[in-house]
Amino acid sequence: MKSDIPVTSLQRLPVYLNYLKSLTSDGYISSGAIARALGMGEVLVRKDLAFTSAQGRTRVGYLRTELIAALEDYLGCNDKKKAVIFGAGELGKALMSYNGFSNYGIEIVAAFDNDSAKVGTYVGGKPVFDVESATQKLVELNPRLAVLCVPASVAQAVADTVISCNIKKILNFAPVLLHVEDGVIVRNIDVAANLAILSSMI
Amino acid sequence: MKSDIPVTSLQRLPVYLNYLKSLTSDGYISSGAIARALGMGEVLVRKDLAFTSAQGRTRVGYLRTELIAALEDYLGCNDKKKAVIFGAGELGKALMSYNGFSNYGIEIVAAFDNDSAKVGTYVGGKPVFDVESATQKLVELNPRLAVLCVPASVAQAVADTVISCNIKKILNFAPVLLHVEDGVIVRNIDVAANLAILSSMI
DNA sequence: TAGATTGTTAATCGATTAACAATC
DNA sequence: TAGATTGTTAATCGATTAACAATC
Repeated sequence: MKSDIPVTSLQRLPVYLNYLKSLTSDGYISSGAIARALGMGEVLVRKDLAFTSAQGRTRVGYLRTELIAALEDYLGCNDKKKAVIFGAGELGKALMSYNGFSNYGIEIVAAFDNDSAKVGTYVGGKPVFDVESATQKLVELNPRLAVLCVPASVAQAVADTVISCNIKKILNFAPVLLHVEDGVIVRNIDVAANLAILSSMI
Repeated sequence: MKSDIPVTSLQRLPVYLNYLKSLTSDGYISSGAIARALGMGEVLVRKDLAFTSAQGRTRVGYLRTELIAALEDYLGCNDKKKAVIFGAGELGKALMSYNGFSNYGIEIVAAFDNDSAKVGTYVGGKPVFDVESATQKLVELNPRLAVLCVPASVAQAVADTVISCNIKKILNFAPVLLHVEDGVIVRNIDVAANLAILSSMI
């Protein structure tokens, strides 16, 4: 089951995937070679890869194409998943225009905003709906994921709305801790805090 | 010294700061109250806060205003730090327009792009310069931080440029691992990977 | 005083690294 | 074969949690 993988390992899987995809030569690659390229321990690489269906071969390592397939399979890149964005400000629009989600089988299907100037527009080919219609639209669209790009002051209320519409996974860019019921998973990305942490290091 | 704080603790400090700022009542707050509000252990809260200059008082806890000041001091919110953005695409423009950096004493002073249609424009009141002039402008501006919002294919080259201009701290949004010399710190934010990780959880 | 809280030391837990047998 | 690599078990390391003396 996926729940037994440490989050630390799970977070490294996309790093391996990006690296392997960036390679041009096919054939085999060893855990040691991956470890050297990414600046980490080779046992850790093998342990992480062992959570996927990847099978290394003694003496040669992992077949690059197989390893990519195993990582993609584990990360669900082949399952199509719909995501919606709340808040069509600059960040929300940036995510609507970003094409990197498709690598992971994620499709941004719509955004919601309370600004009537934005409602009815399209960004990156995706519609911006009125947040008032969110409950109804979410029933129609039935997305698995919600991304919150709203101000901190309304993030909890928006989270409550999306949870009531059966979304269990929320990526939150607002600098506020969301209180959610059991079974709902929140991941937070606070860009300003990240820059401050970076600035504080060493 | 700051280098002896675990990164895990450092990453929680902005969470405490956000929470404390969100409170309206002044006076004292205990580590237990903070822990309950944020869903964590109270000893961990005390340990984390002990890295700052905060002084709790037995029987009552921490004076909210003092604790905020201690966290802001530790995180360097009172030191003005200049940051530049590379890549004035949607994400870069979103960060130029974002006003949350000032909470941490960070000022975005400029962006660089190779698109002549963007060069010379202003976003959020900040200029977009030609990436060709980056080396010269970086000498003038002398920023401490660089944020990379460029495509993965050019991220390493941009990183090399900013490092050669004496920037030691890089926040990288490109889904690629940057190779940097000792003494340079990179933090990565891969939004698509974060959404994929979230989607894979439980 | 009694009780609540801090700050710190000791114990536990979990993740990383080391060691090594199995394999080809 | 010898040597390189995987996969796994044991050891280490570091972070979190528990225990508790000190304080007011």
